[in-house]
This record gives sequence, structure tokens and C-alpha cells, in this order.
Amino acid sequence: MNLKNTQARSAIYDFLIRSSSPVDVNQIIGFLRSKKLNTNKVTIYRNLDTLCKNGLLEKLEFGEGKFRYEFKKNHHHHLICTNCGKIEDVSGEYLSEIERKIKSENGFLIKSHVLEFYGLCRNCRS
Amino acid sequence: MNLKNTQARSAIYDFLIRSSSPVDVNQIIGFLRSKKLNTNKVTIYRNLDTLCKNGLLEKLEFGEGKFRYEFKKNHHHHLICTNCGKIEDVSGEYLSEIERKIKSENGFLIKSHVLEFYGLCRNCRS
DNA sequence: TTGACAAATGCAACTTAGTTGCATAAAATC
DNA sequence: GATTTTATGCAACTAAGTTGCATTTGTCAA
Repeated sequence: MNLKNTQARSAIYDFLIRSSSPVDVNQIIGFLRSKKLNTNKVTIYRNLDTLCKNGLLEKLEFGEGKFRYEFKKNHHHHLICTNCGKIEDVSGEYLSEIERKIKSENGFLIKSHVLEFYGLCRNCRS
Repeated sequence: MNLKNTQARSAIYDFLIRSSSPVDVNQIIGFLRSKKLNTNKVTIYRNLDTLCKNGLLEKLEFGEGKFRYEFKKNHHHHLICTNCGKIEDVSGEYLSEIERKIKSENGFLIKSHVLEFYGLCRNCRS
């Protein structure tokens, strides 16, 4: 696939690569405005889509009724604080055993999984 | 909380209790129409909300940009076929060990988790 | 370095999912 | 059967995301 290096696209990508947790489209719009880049939301959606399809970003959901995006890194999960909204990464490949079992018992071939944890972060616990 | 037993509510609940996989609001509307119950979508959303808050239903997301609902049963996960869309249940409490580890390492207190598997069901594999 | 072509953008209008305020209706309780 | 509480319907609205189409911008080869 032929990806062109445009202003909007590289700004979006830069923002995502620097974000420490998954961002939504509004945060992207805010960032682009702050950079005085007048970018249409359609362009943002299309770029996010393209970047996902090219394996550069990941599209995620956290029960908010909208999507969030993050720079694609090694397989990991998230700790979502239900009090303050903070999203931390947590790595770990916990499920290979389980996936093997499901394949033999259910005849279902697992290609991917989503595993996210909800609870209270260190700050909000105290 | 005082739940009244209304026509709309019990029809929605009946439908959910009989559905073998999580349903979206359109499926509920279709069902109610087929029963000649002329129910407003607002009523459906409010009932789903109420039933969730009372622990009778569960609200789920499968990366479709909308919510699905299911009758609340024992903790379980789903096998979502990315080819035909079929959603199967799979039971199992795989994560207690992991959750303990996360608590001590990240100081994060896990209250719940979401674990869903995507892949190909038995039919779609062949 | 320029011209051609594919890919990207912007705009307006649209869709889909879900929400809110408010007046009315229906259950449950007394 | 009257009262109170909860539920419903309607209309209008918001928020997230999409589509068609005309225009612009990168890229690459001549």
C-alpha cells in the first residue's frame, strides 16, 4: 500500500506515538488545533483508518461508546481506572494455554483477543 | 429500587433471556415489532439502562461501535467469529492469579475485566 | 523539473447510536 | 378508588462516525 507523508497524517501519527495512553478523536482534534493545523475531522477518521489498516495503530474500546487509538506496540493490556479515567499499560501474554484449550474444546480458532482490566489505580485507592 | 412490571420491560427482558448471544438495540426493536408492541426506542434504552443497573443485564462491546446486551449469567467470555459474526459463550475464570500479580506490581485494584476472543468458528474454519 | 497519476483532503450533507426535557400514562400502594 | 411513584412517548437534540464528490497535494518516472 502506498502511504503518502502528509502534514495531517504525520501530525496525527506523532501525537499518537507520544501519547502515553489511548486517545480519542477529540483529543486529536485538540492537538491539531494547538498546532494551528486546520484539519477536517473526516481527514482524521480516514487517517486513523488507514494507519490501523497498515498496522501502525490499534483501535480500542473501553465501554465509552467511542473508539480510542494507540500506537501499535507489543501485545499488552490496559488498567482502566473507573474513578479518574487513567489508562495504564500492563504487558503479559497470559492466555496461550487457554487459547489452546478453547481450540480443542470449541473448535474455535482464536486469532486475537481483547483483555482489559477495570478498577482503581494506586492514587484513587487511597 | 422499585421496578415496575410493564409490557415493554417484560418483553425486552423475555427476549434477552431467550437470546443465545448478545443482542443490539435494533434486534430488540425488531422483536418488539414482530410482537406488535409499538415501543419507542427511548423506552428501550431506558429499560436496558435500568435492567443493567439492577444487575439483570450486562452491557457489552465487540468493536462494532455500538453496545450489545445479554441476560446476566455467571462470569464468562465470548468467542466472536470475525467471518460470520456468531458469538458463542465460553466459561472460565482464568485470571485470578494474574489479577493478584497486577495488584502487587502496579498497585491497581482490579474490580472487573473484559476478555473476549476473536477468530473463526468451527463452521467458518472449513 | 515538470507532468501525470494515485492518494489525500475538505466540504456538506448524512447516518447511526444514544440522550434529554417534559407532558402523559400506567403500576403499585394505601 | 385516590395517590404516589415509575414508566412511556414524543420531539428535538447530541455525539460519533460515514459518504460522495470536487479539489489539492505528494511521489515518481521521464
